[in-house]
Amino acid sequence: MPRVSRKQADLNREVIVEAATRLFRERGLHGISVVDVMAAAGLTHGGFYGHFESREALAQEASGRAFEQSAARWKERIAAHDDKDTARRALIEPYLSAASRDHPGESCPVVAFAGDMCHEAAGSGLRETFMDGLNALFDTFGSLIETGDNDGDRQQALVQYSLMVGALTLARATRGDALSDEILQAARSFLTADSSPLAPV
Amino acid sequence: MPRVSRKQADLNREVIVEAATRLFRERGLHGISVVDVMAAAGLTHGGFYGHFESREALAQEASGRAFEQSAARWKERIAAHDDKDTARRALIEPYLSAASRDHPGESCPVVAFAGDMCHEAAGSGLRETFMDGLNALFDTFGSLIETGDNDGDRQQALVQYSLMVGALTLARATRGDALSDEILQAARSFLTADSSPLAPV
DNA sequence: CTTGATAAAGGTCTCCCATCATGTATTTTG
DNA sequence: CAAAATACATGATGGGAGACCTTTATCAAG
Repeated sequence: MPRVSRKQADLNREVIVEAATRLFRERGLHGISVVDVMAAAGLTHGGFYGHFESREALAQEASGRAFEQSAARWKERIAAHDDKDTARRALIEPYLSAASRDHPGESCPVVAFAGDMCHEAAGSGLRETFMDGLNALFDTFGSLIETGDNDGDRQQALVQYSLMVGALTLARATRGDALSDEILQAARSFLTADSSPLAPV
Repeated sequence: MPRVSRKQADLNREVIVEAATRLFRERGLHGISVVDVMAAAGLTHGGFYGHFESREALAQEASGRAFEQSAARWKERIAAHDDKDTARRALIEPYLSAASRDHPGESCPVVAFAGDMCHEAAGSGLRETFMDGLNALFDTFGSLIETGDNDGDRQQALVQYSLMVGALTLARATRGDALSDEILQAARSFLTADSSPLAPV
């Protein structure tokens, strides 16, 4: 059976990365094995090390891919609106939706990986990938907040994004309980309410 | 060497739980082994199953303990202030400090376990322990927000707590980078600024 | 003080995982 | 079309973790 055309081999590699991108977000960076990924890609574990240096190398590529996909989706959505504040809401609404909570495999990699990053070694390549991806998403989000006060805008972006991450994380952790929906609802209506700009307590 | 007095055995059990309470928060619910816990308690793995039904039973007891400790600390701090808003700030300041970020072993169990809870099975005892602990902490925090508008207070509590969790999670994930301090600072000054009540965007 | 009870040590068993080695059929190349 | 290369499958290896068991030295009851 083995030995497949070069084109098919490249496609297989792509399928593996795509499966990993989803699985790592669903079950965490330590929640899946090489066998799991290969099986999800419709292959056996044998050919894995022909495609990737190590499990960690795949994790890095897959998480990088997840960040790229998220950034691309955000930029699409932003481009679809000419008003920045409308665009900001157009990002927040789906981000804090039940669908987003229930499908971590296709959702924000920051939320998916933040918990694991806390236990990741300092010099780890995974950490670098995470930092790069987070900064990119963060800059994209921050570009939507412009009140003239640069320092204030920066703080606004940090606060709003932290709230989005915290709310989605808690909503996932409490999934199945009424509290989960309540958290999403509260954060959503807070972040998309009309009385701009966001005032402190 | 083996066989220790009943009193000493009880004390040993206590030391094990205490070590586990710290270690699970530091390295996550799947980041440590029974050997690690026992070693941290100054024992070998042999006696473990004399004290606990299973590794999971210890995880449940240890995480429950972490929630109890946090709730107790919060209540102490609240009792030290007669003004609710002052008390609220007295909780937030240390929660969003560099010390809290750098010592997860003695810090908020919600942040420590939320990531793992996302992958935990629905009926798991760990999930129940988490939900109970979260609700307790949440009620305690919510009792500090009273503007007369009950629904608004509830939303305020949900939003503020989600922000605290998100900011601390992101600060830990980005530890070592300047962004980490920036996030803590932004969330802290947002939540403790003077113009109450918290207005939406 | 003797003797049964027992806490902890240390080891074994089994399972799972990352990685590596070999086989094999198909593609690719000349 | 023949020979070389190789992508994948199957299976092996080694390490780590949890469950459990036996031994041993000490405590505690009589």
